[in-house]
Amino acid sequence: MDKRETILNAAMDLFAQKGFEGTSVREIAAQAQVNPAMISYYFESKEKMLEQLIEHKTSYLRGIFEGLINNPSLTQMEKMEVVIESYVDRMSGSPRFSHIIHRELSLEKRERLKEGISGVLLKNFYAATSIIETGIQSGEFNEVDAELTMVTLIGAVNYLFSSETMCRKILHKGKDFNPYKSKMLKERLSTHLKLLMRSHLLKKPEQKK
Amino acid sequence: MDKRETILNAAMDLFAQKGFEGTSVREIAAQAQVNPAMISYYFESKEKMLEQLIEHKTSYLRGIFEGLINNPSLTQMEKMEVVIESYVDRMSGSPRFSHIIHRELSLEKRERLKEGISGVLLKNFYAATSIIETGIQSGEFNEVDAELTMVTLIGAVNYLFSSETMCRKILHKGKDFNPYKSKMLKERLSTHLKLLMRSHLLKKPEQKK
DNA sequence: AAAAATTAATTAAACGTTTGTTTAATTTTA
DNA sequence: TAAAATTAAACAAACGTTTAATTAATTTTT
Repeated sequence: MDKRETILNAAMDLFAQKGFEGTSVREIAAQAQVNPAMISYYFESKEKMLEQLIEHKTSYLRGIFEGLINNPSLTQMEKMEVVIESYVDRMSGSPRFSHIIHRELSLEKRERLKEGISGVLLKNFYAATSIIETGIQSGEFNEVDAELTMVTLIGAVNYLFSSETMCRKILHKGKDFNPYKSKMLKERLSTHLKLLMRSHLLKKPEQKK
Repeated sequence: MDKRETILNAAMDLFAQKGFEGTSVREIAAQAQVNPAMISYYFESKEKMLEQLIEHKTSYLRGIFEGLINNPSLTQMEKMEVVIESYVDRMSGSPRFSHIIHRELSLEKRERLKEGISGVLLKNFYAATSIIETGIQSGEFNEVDAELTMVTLIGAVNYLFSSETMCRKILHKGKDFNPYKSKMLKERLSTHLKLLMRSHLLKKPEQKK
C-alpha cells in the first residue's frame, strides 16, 4: 500500500470537510495513521502537499473529452448529452475534490495554484465549448452564447452538489437523503439539463399543420 | 462612525479573500484599525463574529421577492426576468459576501450557521420557484422541473462570479478585465439567461405555414 | 550467501511562531 | 464618578516544521 497516497486521501477528505486552513497536519497524520513528521518528509510542506494533491487528482481529467469531440458518428447534441452525463456522474460521485478546488479558486491567494487548477478545468471547458461552436457553425444549433451556455451547465451541477444542506432543502428532502448517493437525483438532473439544452440549442422545427 | 460595523466590514473583506480560518483576529483588527481585544469585547469570539456578520449582512435579503410575486400586472416570464436581473446585479456588485456564505455551506462543520444561511437563501429560492410553478399551472410555462430550473439559474451566476481567475479565462480576457465591474458582462449574462429561460419555459407556438 | 555499509523510512520530542482569548490597567464618555 | 471603551501585555494552546535518534530496507563488498 502506497503511504504517500494514503496521506493524500486522508488530506483530501479533511480538506473537503474542514478546509485547508481548517485542517492541521496532525489531524491528517492521525487520519492516515502516520507520524506528523512524515508530511514534511514526503511533501516538504503542508502547502506543497495541497499542490501535489491537486496535481495528482486532476491528472485523470486532462483531455477526457478529446476522443469525444473528434467522433464523427455523433451529432453535436449527442456529444453535449455525453458531456452532461459524464459531468453529473463525476460530480455526484466524488464531490469532495470538487469542493476543494472550487474553494481554492474562490480565495484570493495561492495564485500559482489557482493558475494550475484553472488550466486543467479550462482545457475541458474549452473542449465542451467547441462542441457548441461546431454545432452553431454547422447549423445544428442556434446562435447562442457558447461560453455562458457551458457556464450554465457546469454552474448548475456545481451548485446542486456544493452543499448537502442546501441540496436537501431545495429538493424538500429529509436528513436521511444523501444527494451524492441518490441515483434518482442524478437521473433527474441529467434529464433536466438535457431538456434545457435541447430547447436552448436546437432550432425549433417549422411545424406544419 | 460605528466601530462595530467597521470591524465587520474589515472581517468580510478578509474572510472573502483568505477564508475564515485563513484570517487571524489580529489581521482583522489591523485592517479595522482597532485593538485585537475589541473583537472579543464586541463579538465575544471570532466564530460568533462570523455568525453576526452573516446575520447582519443577510438581513436585507429576507423577503426581497415578496412584492414581486404578488404583483398581478406582470406575467410570470416578466417576473423571472426581474429575478434574473436582480440576482445578476447583486452577485456582480458584491460577490465577496456570496463567496463567504457559499464557502461556509460547502464545509462540513458549523452546522448551526449553515442552517441559518440556507434558511435565508431558501426563502428567496422558494419564492422564485413559486413563480415557475405558478407559470406552469396557468399554462404560461412548460411543465419543467421548477427546482432544478432555479438551481440552474442561481448556479450559473454563482459559478461565473465565484472566481476572477476562471471568469477571465472562460471569457478569454486579460488581467485588466475586472468581472465584477464589467457592465458588458452583466448585460451579457442577463441576456443569455433570459434567452435560456424563454426557450426553456415558454411554450413553442404552433407555427402555421 | 553472509556480513558490512549505505540509504530510506519512521519516530518522539522539541522548536519557534502564531493562534484566539483574557487580564488588568488606563483613558474616554456620559 | 460611575460606566463604557480602549489599550498593552500576557495566556495557554495549537500550529507547521525540524531535529536527532532509531529501525527497516537496500546495496555493496567479501
